[in-house]
Amino acid sequence: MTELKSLSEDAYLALSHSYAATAAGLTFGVARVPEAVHGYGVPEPGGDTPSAPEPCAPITAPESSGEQSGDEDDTFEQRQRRRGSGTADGRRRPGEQRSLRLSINARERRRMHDLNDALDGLRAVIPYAHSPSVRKLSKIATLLLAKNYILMQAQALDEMRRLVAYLNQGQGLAAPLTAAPLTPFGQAAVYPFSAGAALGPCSDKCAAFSETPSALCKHCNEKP
DNA sequence: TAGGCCATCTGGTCCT
DNA sequence: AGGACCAGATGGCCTA
Repeated sequence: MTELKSLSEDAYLALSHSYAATAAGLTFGVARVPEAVHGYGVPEPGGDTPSAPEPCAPITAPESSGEQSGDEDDTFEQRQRRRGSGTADGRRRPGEQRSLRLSINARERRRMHDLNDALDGLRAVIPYAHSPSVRKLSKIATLLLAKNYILMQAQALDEMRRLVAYLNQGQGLAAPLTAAPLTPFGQAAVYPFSAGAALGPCSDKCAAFSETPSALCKHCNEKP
């Protein structure tokens, strides 16, 4: 199995730094995601009740997840008593509190599942090795890779626009764009993660990124 | 065994 | 009031 170490954040930052010019004009910050995200709730088979055990779900620790299975009411009540009535549900009867808490937990779980689904969708469109033998990109790696990909695409688009303008200038506006296929871009411009670098010393590991370079790979940044 | 990654719970805050 | 979002805490799983 191809082992893929988690990518160092610095590597991503370093890579994206090389596209700083493009990045300068782009802001992706969204303080609060508006309606587009609200109400997207995908109804789970189990409705509001705690969903079926997830791959990592059955946490049996006494403190953190006892109530997911709904069979440790005493612990839950004890905790509620310990915490006092600082929250909105403080004035509720214990049973009511519990069911409200379970409902909130289920909602939060669903929200996180939807978030993970979105991340999966993002992974699906990011150019990296999707082989089953390659470990799935971590969340942070997915986001950083996606960011770099977007920056590279923006740069390529900009480059293309400039080229088209140049061609139109030289050949007259009548020249059809389809007359000559536009293939002026180097691999680096088309493939965002290659950065034009040759395979590093750990090309086997970097192969996880479709033979991409080393800037993304911890191993490549390791000192010999 | 330590460290990375993840899922879940939880309480707080903001918004509708 | 209820829902969405967020961040901290906790514990499990996996890999080097």
